[in-house]
Amino acid sequence: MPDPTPDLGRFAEPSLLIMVSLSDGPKHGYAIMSDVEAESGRPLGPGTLYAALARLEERGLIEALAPEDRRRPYRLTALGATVVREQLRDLEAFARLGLRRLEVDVP
Amino acid sequence: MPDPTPDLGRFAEPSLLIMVSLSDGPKHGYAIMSDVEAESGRPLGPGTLYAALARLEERGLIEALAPEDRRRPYRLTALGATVVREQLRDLEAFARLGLRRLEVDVP
DNA sequence: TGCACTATAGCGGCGCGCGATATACCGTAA
DNA sequence: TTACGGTATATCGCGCGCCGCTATAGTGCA
Repeated sequence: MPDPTPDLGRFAEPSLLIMVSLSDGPKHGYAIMSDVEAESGRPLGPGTLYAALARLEERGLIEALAPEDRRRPYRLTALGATVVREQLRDLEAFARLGLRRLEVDVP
Repeated sequence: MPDPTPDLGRFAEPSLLIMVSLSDGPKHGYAIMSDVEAESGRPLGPGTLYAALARLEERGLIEALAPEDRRRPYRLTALGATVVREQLRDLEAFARLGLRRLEVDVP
């Protein structure tokens, strides 16, 4: 037992966190960082963030908009929105299932 | 855009899938494989599974029971149960948030 | 000057995904 | 009975994607 208080903090993938953040409307990288940290509690380093953004764009799930100032905003593509919706539905169903199972043993 | 139908199938971590499967009651590795595949749709190779089991045990989230036959059953520890519950709560809240956000744009 | 924004670059390493392997058990056909 | 093939069950090993961290750099505002 190397770590008595195991991290395990990743309840969801950074990519999903990012896409959910973008569900709100277009945002630039730095704003996503703050947003994600605000809603999920866990900060997301720049390395993780921008790398994930690049991957998501490459896969056609998000797209870059015209840079304003020094900000490079992104928004969800139609495909991206569909994918997020599906993922979230599955995720919610999964979470419910798990919670139901737990309640059986722990009344 | 290298892949028009991106994989992205991982809506949740294998470790969490496993722990939720164990929320049902103790199971041995092979049974977890089937269970996870049944509820999440995605099959989980033996490599992924047993490696994850080892990590989870090492972190005190699950524990091995006395082997019956050739089966090596595991069950959630108290810590594990607590962690899963927290994770699932967060996950559900997060999924809801995301879905709410999506509904705003797509009426 | 210095602190808040904003983005890029590099690197080490964990954990995932996949496939190959071993072995014990069970049912069935020869 | 023997032989055989399929199911159940677990282990090993490898490549690599992605994460997490840190350092760097430029702009603008107090």
